[in-house]
Amino acid sequence: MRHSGLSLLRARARPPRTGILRALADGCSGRESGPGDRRGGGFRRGAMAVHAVRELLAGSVSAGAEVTVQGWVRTRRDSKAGMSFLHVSDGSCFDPIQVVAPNSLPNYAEEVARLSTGCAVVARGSLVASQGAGQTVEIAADAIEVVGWVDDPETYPVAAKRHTFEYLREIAHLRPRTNTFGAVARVRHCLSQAIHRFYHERGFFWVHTPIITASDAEGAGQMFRVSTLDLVNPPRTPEGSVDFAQDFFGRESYLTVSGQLNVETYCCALSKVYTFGPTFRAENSNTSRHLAEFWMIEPEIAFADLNDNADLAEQFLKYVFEALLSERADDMKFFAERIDKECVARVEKFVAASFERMTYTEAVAHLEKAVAKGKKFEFRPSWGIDLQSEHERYLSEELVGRPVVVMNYPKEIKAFYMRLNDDEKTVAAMDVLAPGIGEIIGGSQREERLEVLDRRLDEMHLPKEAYGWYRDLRRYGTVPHAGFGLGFERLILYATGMGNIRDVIPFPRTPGNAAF
RNA sequence: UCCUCGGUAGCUCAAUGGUAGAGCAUGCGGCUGUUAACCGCAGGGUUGCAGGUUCGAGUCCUGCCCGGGGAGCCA
Repeated sequence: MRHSGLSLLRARARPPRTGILRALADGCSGRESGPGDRRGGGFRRGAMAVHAVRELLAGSVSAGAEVTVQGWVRTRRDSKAGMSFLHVSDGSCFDPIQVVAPNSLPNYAEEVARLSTGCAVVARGSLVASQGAGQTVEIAADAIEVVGWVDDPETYPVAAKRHTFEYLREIAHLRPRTNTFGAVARVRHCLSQAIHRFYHERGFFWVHTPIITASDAEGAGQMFRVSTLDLVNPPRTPEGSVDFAQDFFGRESYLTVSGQLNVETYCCALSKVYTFGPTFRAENSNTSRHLAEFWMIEPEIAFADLNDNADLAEQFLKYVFEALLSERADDMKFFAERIDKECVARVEKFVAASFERMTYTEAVAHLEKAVAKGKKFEFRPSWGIDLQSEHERYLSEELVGRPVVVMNYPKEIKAFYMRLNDDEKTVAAMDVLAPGIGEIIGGSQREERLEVLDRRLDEMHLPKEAYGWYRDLRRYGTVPHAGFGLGFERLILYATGMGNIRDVIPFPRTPGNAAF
């Protein structure tokens, strides 16, 4: 291959030029000579800027301009009028650009006419108004360089047609080349950026809580052990149990199931903080809503109570969804057309409507009233037991028809760190339930009173000595504070209407599956 | 982990216990400023794996593996 991968990378790595900057660059073509110029061989991008397909389709480049695009062939159609039509995608936006390759190109018969789905190409030509329907502009090609062929088109797993998601999961390394997974990747990026922007604009600090933790009592499910001990012949204590004192960290350690306990320490110093990082649960959960490795956002605010927490959750979700609607209209249009007709309307409604808020006690009353009216649940709702999936669905989908914040749950079914309410029966916990996915956010006001926290630890038979530093926060300048956790992939499910959480993360990790 | 449905060509799916098929994809030919193009021809199979019943099993039985949906756990 004549083309060096490095020069490709360099060319692509240039920051996008917009507005005046691009005008300067276009008018001063000498500045654009990059590594591509120094390559040998016949194809020279030379003085031309490499354009993202997004820029060309958005109309930010005027017709008649000389342009170069780099990308992968989606489809090739030949016309006996003496040309081939290539749809080339570079992933910068949903749509590919049409490249019209005349048979007068020197490599037409040898190369262009043999292009198949998946081939990597660099196309140079002028941007012109399209004669055909389906696109406003296209590239009348002067040159097409084939950078990477598809070995054997018959075995290329991603045909230009519909595939099932189950099949595409088996080729996770190639599925980003499909419409759906390209769109998911861009939506995922958009939401990630919007999340950071939301918190940054409000004075929150992003805190990098640890991935590895020695706290085996974070209380959120089964954990993955982290160890460098010899699994076959581990060191033993005189009593015969595994001697973790000889392990890497000198004690048992795990992958984190939550950054919350750690981020509380920074909350009680920087006031407004959040985490955004990977989280691990070793639960044997085989559902479309669970991953063993997922990303979680956990804001934590000081001098705040549960209502402040619910306000934050509502503003937060609305902000990132507004960003999604305005920045990824192309991808959202695709999801609405092919994946879930309701998704755009649902997100728009989400942004416009206020969240319903009710207490757990009220929620149970609603459910009992529904049962009295003949609603059938597999599990009978009753005060004191946790809400089942079917109950959560009824509340958000049928009763209210939009997100619901359920607050103040019985203390028996919630974690030790949640603040005990004055009734001594409930804690200041909240779940945000969204139609279609159920619990999208779980959070609480934290117990800031040391003596109450200790009482809760005792009640739940948790060892106080394991929570030394956590208890210190309550001894030294304690303040009311609150926070919540948002499962990032569940956010994407809700926004896009995708049905399975394994399809909104690049490389899903689930029980029995860590390929790729 | 439990319940339930499924596993047949590269992909999506048909096939009463009796010669294993179609569409798409791929290759070749035709036609065309094409756009999920269209028309014709061709190649392509250890029916998830292992046993069993039967003259005969893709089909029935047993076990296992893998996948979907639902539940639990949760985000």
